[in-house]
Amino acid sequence: MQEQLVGEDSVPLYMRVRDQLAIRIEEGSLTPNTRLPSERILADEQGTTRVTARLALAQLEAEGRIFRSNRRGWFVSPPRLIYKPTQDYSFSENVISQGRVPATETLDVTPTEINAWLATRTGLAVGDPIVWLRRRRQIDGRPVLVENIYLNPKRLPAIETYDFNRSLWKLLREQYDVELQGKHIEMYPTALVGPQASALGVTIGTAGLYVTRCSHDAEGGFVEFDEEFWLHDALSIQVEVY
Amino acid sequence: MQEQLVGEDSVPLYMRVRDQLAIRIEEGSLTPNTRLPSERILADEQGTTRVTARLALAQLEAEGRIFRSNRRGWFVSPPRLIYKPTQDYSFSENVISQGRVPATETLDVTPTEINAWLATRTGLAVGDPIVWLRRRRQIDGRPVLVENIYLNPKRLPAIETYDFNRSLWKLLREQYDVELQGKHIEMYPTALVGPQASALGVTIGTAGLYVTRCSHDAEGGFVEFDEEFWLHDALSIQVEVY
DNA sequence: TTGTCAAACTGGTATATACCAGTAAAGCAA
DNA sequence: TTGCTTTACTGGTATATACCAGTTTGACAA
Repeated sequence: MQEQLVGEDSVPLYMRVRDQLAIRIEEGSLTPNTRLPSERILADEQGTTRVTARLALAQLEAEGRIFRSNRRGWFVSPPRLIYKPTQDYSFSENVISQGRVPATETLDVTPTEINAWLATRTGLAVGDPIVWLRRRRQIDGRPVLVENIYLNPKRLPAIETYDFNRSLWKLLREQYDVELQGKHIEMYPTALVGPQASALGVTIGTAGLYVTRCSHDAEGGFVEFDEEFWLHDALSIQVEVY
Repeated sequence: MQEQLVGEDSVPLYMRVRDQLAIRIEEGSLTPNTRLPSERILADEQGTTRVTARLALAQLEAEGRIFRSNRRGWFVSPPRLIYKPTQDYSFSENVISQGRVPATETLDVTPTEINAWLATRTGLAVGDPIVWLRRRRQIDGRPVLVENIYLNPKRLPAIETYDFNRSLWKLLREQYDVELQGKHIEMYPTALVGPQASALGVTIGTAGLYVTRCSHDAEGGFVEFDEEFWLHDALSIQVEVY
């Protein structure tokens, strides 16, 4: 039987700091993409230390309410993009339809060969030619995903000569008369590391969502395999089944 | 121009500790559900402090490779359960088919009323009766999700009198002749907080995946609305589209 | 006005330490 | 053997501090 800490002290300090900030975000005094006070200032305001302030910030980050920009500060997360992987073929159109501004950058285009990992996913044989496309996509100027796209050059001759900063889906339809049909989608939460983290300009270990999509054309031939690394707070996935 | 730290020191210490552990997991000297050395021991082994050891552990946790059990220690994550929300109707059958052992606990059954939030999701009116069912589900003895299920008592009379520790899907089919048809699924990564975190026995703020599923019967009538809170490392979602 | 550079500021990483709150094991008593 | 209590151990929370590595800003020079 102890005279234990009660009331406000039954909740850890870092959670109370979290709550303070969460209220400011909900009230609207901190709006999307606004910078939060710096960690040192937060710690002073709350009469605590940076370590504890960082715990509170990490908590809000895990909830998807704030994000950090490397050595620039913490910012309020904008609303999640609604993403319907079974329906949406165009990232740009989807972003625009939700009143946001999309941007796409092609990071790299490399003709290469199918490895064992791709072979099991695409149905092609190890050593078959494949075109590896790497893109970064933004919403309202914030990079939210990087993707590795593997295109079947047998089905899409000279694909590497096109401009990939526009809609890939339109390119396939208009230049190759491909209508994507079957899709196998897989996704799970994980941490962003290595080239993905640096391409998105986030700290190694930032929470992300990993999505792969394997598409076939109407005849069932393999067209493209897509591997997407999203910031975990940037999207909400919706699937309709009938 | 500085004589800068090179080689191993260009990688942060906590990442090197992470790598050490990751190797031990990949090699198989640390197998799923094995306890890792305690934070203090890890710190000693690596010649560093608990704070840094915890950074390394948090990194692996974010990647979904290890998980923690409150004040018991850190453990190697078992493989993710493959979950096909568009096809799977039975959690238990799905778990068994992947060679694992499922368990379901009913936490609570409460007849209540539709609130504004549920009204927009179910299509029912505020104040309509609804049965609120709360369950926890395990894989191989580890709680991996809690769910709030809202059942339509108009479509499912006396539903609250049944045993919910078995398959809900079978119950609906056998007792009410309901074949679930249309589904609207929504999901996004977030942190587990409040009752969800405590029901799963995890620290507040643990990464999770939030999934909602609204099901209708063949005639389009609302049957049930399901809200699931998963541990982020426990599942991989697969969707097939044709 | 423009460009450059230094200073101030930001988060990132790290050490050292302390006490609290649950868990689990050891030891002891019935 | 059984049940209880003590003890050791675990992660959880917190303070105080320091230096590093990029970003941003402001002063100053051209």
